[in-house]
Amino acid sequence: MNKKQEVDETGLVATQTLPWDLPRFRNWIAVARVHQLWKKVFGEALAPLGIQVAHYDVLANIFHTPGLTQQALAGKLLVGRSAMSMLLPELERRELVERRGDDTDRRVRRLWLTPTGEAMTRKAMAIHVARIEAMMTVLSDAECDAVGEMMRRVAKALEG
Amino acid sequence: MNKKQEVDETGLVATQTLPWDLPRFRNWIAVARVHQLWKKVFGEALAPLGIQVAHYDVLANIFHTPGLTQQALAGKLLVGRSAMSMLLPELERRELVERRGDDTDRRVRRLWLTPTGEAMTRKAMAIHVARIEAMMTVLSDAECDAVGEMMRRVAKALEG
DNA sequence: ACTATTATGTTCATCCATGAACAAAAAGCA
DNA sequence: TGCTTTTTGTTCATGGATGAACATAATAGT
Repeated sequence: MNKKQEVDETGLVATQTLPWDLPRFRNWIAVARVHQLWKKVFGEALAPLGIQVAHYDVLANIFHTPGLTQQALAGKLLVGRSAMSMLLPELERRELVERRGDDTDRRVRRLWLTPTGEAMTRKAMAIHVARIEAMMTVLSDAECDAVGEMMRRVAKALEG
Repeated sequence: MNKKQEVDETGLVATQTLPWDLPRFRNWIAVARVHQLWKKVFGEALAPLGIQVAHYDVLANIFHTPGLTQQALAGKLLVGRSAMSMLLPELERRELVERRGDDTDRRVRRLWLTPTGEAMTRKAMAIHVARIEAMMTVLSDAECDAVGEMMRRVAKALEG
């Protein structure tokens, strides 16, 4: 039985298509579930380094784009600016990240990795890569690329 | 240039494969990004009903499996038991959910939707389905199924 | 140049989720 | 039966993220 059937007050049978009946729904649930599982697994893999996923995301982005501003970083991470104001002092205290003002715009604070921070980031990235490779071995290269391409298409649709 | 090259203290060139060089990595990032975007979009779509995504997840699961226990629900949502202890009193206060003890095991509290809760859940599910359909229109049915199948494979790998 | 608007980052109250410690009930075991 | 272990749910201190209100700096408009 694919639909829940109910008798409404008029005596007519009302049907509603339930989410679980729809392939698109079930397929999306699979995506969501994998992402959720991944966050758990990756968080545990990162624990030995003494950093958390949120910290790693920051470090990896500064590694990738040294000198970016706090706002740009928040944008990449899809979080609010205040989240960076809360996180970065901790990373600065641990001397993983350095914040330097911009000469031509004294509002912005540009972000750089310290040598310690870069070393930490490299270690974490190695873990990251290894875990992703392990997780994705159940997909062929072509399948993996196909997923990526489709997800980029969906992301574009969501943003627009 | 695909690798960062660095000269280490021995004078040898050390290379590290960077995450962004790897297709598997970039493809996974696309998955993560879509999920993150989705959560934002869905949260906003749910706001008019006055409930949050976490509430909806609870309601939809009780709808799908009436009478399930708090622990079973936490398991499905991949959260800790305490999260349910925090969320459910609020849903009970709003008379969307009812908790009833089990006769044969007085530890457990089984969860049921009130008529109000079921009506709310149906509305929310309609929004859910509509949004997912909208998001997924950029994929053909076959593509969408393929994504779902692959993600279920990956989830299995992550769980094992 | 002067004012109004916009942009960047910080602070604060609040909300969720966590995990450890706990209480109560059930199950296992002698 | 009586004792220990396991299971279920709650409480509490903690941490991360939010968004509104704010301060400061840059830009636009006149």
